[in-house]
This record gives sequence, C-alpha cells and structure tokens, in this order.
Amino acid sequence: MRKREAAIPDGIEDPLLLDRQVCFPLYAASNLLTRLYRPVLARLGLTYPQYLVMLVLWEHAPQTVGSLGDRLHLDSGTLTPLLKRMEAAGLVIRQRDPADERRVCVDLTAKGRSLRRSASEVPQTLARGLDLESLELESLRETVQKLVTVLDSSCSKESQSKT
Amino acid sequence: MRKREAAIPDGIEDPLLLDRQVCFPLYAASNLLTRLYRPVLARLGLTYPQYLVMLVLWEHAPQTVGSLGDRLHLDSGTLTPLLKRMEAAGLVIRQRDPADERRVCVDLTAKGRSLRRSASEVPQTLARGLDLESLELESLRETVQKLVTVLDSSCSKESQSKT
DNA sequence: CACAATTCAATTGTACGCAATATAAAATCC
DNA sequence: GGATTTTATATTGCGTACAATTGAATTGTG
Repeated sequence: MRKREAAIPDGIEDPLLLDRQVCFPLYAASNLLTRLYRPVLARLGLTYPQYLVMLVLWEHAPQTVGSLGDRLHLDSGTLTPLLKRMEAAGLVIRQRDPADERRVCVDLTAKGRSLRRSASEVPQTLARGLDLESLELESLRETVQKLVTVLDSSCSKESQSKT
Repeated sequence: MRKREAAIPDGIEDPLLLDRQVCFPLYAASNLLTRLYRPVLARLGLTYPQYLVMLVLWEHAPQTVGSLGDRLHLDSGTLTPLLKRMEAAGLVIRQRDPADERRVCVDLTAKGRSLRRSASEVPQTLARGLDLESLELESLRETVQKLVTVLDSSCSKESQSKT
C-alpha cells in the first residue's frame, strides 16, 4: 500500500514540512490571538488593529499617520481607512498639519482618552482564560521582538535595493 | 513642559504599554513574514495562505476542506474562496465526496504536484536574506507552537461554553 | 421510518493588509 | 526662483480572516 509521496527520501528532513516552518506557528498564533481579542475588544467598540492604534496614541498623542505606521509596521493603505473608521466612531480626529500640509495629525478625542480606563482590564481579561503558566511569555516576547527587528531591517533593505 | 499622560503613576508598569504586549510582536512578525514571502511566492503564483494549503496537501492529499481548516486554524469562510482561486489557477480540484455529500474533497492536480519542486527552494531563499544566526529559531518555533496549542484549546473552550 | 439535532461547506458582510498608483506639498538643485 | 526630486498621505484593487447565517446531507433518537 505504502504510496511514496513525490520522491522524498525518508532519512532527509523535508524543509517543506509544515511542522518545520517557523512562519506557520507565528501566522496561526497571530490569527488565534486576534480571534481571542475580538469579543473582548468588541465591548470597547474596537477591532484588534484599532486597539493597537489606541495603545500607541495612549502613550503619545498626537502623532502623524506615518509615525503610527512606523510603530505598528503598517502603511497608509491600511491605516487611512482604519483611522477614518475610528474617526467616525468618535475616538480620534484627523487633521492636516498646518506647518506641513502633507502630514495628517491623529489625536485622541475626549472619548478616545476616556476609553483607556475600560481598556486597562483587557490584558487581565485575556490572560484569565489562558493557561500560560508553562509558557515563558517574557522570553517569548523578547525573541519575537528580535525577529521583528530582523524582519523589519530586511524589508527596508529590500525596498532600498530597488533604488 | 513635562505633560502627564492620563495619570499613570511612573513607578507602576503599565500593562497597556505596546512594548509590554506579547500579542503585538506576534502580529507584527506575522505581517512582516507574509510581506517577505510575497515576492518569492509570487513567482510560484501563490499567496502565503495558498502556500500553506499547498504545504498541507503536499504532505497528504486529498483532504477535506474541514481537515485543511483544522490544520491551518482557518474556517470555510476563508478557505472556500481561497480554494476556488487555487482551483481556477489549476493547482487543485474540489469535488463533493460521493460517500458524504456534505464534504468537499480537495486534491492536487498534476500542476499542483509539480509545483513542489520549485517550492522546495523557498525556505532557503527566504533564509538567505535574513540574519537569523543570533535567533534560536528552533526554540522559538517550539514555544510559539505551544502557544498555538494553548490558544487553540482556549478558542474551542469559548465556543463550547456557548452551548 | 420520521424528525430533530448535528455536521459540513458556502454565502454574506465587514475589516484588515498591502502592492501599485495617484496626488499634492515640501525640499533640493541648478 | 522655477524645475526636479522626494516625502506624506490617499486611492484602488485584490486577497485574506472571520462572525453570522444559510442550506443541504447525515446522524441520532424515539
């Protein structure tokens, strides 16, 4: 019966095995996390990327679209419509910088600032449902952050090599 | 000048700081990885999620939509249109299981199978551009896989608690 | 066997992500 | 100081993700 699959010798570790990929668990974890956040954030009227924007703005506001994008590794194609929805929800205001009309300044509204109190419970709410004891989260965070740095520098190298 | 931000005492570690979140680097790493894969996979005519489907099918085909979804943590709302595009590209065929008309069997075409050879270079191509020496990728992969397991069981707990 | 409950995939509607392109303002160069 | 280049954001188009719903087939139960 033993059907051979595409002539891959048994002894050699196939680099295409899904379970050998680093990228796949990262992709799955990211999707699953967003799914887990969704019902919690929905009570605040936020999606997960919108929550990230709020985290950045709660640290420092106002900010330009560009600096938000730098921090979150997102471009205007993603942020512009997202910020428009947040503006429609009354959380932020967007206005051109008078000193440099190319820039758009994003600032928190009073409603946006006050949302911070409700949001402060989000991390605990999420952690409560999870058995994360066995996972060294701090070490994981640091390693993934290092990976992000490597990937980010690689992406900027790519785009500059086109020059 | 020193403007106080929303009355957060200096000594206490704010759980809402972006740099304290585990979720954010995972989200950023996943996005950056997809961005990095894109030009490489484009040469094969694949998107990143489509590449993942091919990885699963190269390991074992045919499979139902449901088992693909279990493996990739995706549902039919994502997979159905994705698989239709892959079928239109001639990589897979989709057909109802005659033994159980609810199921849809996804199988590789000859073209889909032969694409494996070109794809075998993908992991190396990607690793080439990156300085991953300092990152303990194997350990990272294992930790993130554990996290996926935890998140997955949590998600299924959520949905079963609705019952 | 009938019929309710369950399972599986498809559909619908909303919100990302991002490449490519467009547009307008600012900076730079002669 | 006008032309060129660069910078910052917006727009367009495509492909995911996913909750919610639908519809059809199967299973379970009396």
